[in-house]
Amino acid sequence: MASDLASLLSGSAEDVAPRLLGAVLTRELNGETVRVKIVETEAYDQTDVASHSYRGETERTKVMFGPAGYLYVYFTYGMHYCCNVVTGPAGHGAAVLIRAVEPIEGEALLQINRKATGVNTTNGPAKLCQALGIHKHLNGHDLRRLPLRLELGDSITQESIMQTTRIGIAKGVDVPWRFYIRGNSWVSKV
DNA sequence: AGCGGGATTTTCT
DNA sequence: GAAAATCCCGCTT
Repeated sequence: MASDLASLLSGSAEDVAPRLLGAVLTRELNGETVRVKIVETEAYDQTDVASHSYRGETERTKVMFGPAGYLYVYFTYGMHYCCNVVTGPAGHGAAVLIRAVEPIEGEALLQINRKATGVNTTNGPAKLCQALGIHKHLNGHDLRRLPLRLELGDSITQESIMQTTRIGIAKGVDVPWRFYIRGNSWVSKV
């Protein structure tokens, strides 16, 4: 059982993805502090056809091939950013996509950034990036440091972790690497 | 509640 | 030149 963040992130994306459920992201933005809890994740690995790292290291994916604990931000569909936590080991292209978070502190600022309210504020990978002000310049950011820090949260019981296939992909559709907290209303899709 | 299309640009073929 | 780890809106059941 991993007791600190570094050892938790050192495993494979498949192992790390469920362990990140319940972890807390602290974001410093516009002089305010926002805190959110991770409630939905997906694993992507270089051995997996759905992963950006599948075709090897490129300018876009080099952060995925770096050491664990850094942020991989990618731009997609001409208008959206999504963010991932890079997992170990260095030299292996793998990361965990953050698909949904639950506001803990500073929800008002999230709603202003998103121009939305309720679960619609953060129940999707591009939604939460907009709400938290995560964009290209945070690609490669060290998650041990502000303005965006990742910390361990309260542990989640094994029974409350749901595992399914991933969402929004055309290849690798049968790989069951999506994880979410059972019954949590901020999850993007049940 | 569910389906279909449009937005808009980076990345790789 | 096509596809993309998405979201939103409008239309149909």
